[in-house]
Amino acid sequence: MLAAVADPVRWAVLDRLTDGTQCVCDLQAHVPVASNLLSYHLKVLRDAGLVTTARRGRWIDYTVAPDAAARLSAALPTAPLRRTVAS
Amino acid sequence: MLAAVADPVRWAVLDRLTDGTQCVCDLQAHVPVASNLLSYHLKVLRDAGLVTTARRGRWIDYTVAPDAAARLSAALPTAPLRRTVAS
DNA sequence: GGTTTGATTCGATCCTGATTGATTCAGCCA
DNA sequence: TGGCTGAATCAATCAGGATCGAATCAAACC
Repeated sequence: MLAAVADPVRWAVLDRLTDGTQCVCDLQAHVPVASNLLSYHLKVLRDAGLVTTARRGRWIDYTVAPDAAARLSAALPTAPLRRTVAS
Repeated sequence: MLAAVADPVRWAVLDRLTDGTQCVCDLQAHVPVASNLLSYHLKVLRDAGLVTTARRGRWIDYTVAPDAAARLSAALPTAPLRRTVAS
């Protein structure tokens, strides 16, 4: 899961999704990669459980998974951070 | 920096260092990789600023950098997590 | 049905980074 | 000084994942 975040493209996607739900076309406007490549990275994020999808007519909306923050923090190895976030 | 953590070997090293300062020989006893490979991963962690070193006679002690947790949290893209940890 | 648009999948290539073995460096001890 | 040990570095290999181009799928509109 950390590897899923440790990629510039996917980081940008997540950072963008942080502002709220976005359709793929919207993400494409802000993350300058080919559409099929974006689709690939979205799949990686999906497989990591960091984002969820919902089809809306012709479009597909992506949202940051509700427990993404908690799961990411749990994945970090440093104890101080774990103590800060875990609760 | 996230890429530095997103590797099983380096994750194990950081997790081990979480318990306190360790010399390389000690790490080697708990992380089953070749010594030169361990040295390589330690260099990656050093370059990422996640660990610090201190020579003690023939040995070199590794410690998690004091600001590692803060810097890692800052590197995560999800806003909720940033809010939780930042302060 | 046929076409268009949004999005994914497939196959092939390229490239970064992990791993390996051997070498080199730094400090201790006889 | 010479030999030994802990640790880092170097050059080369290899694998996994990112990237690209083309094809495919799904829904909407005509």
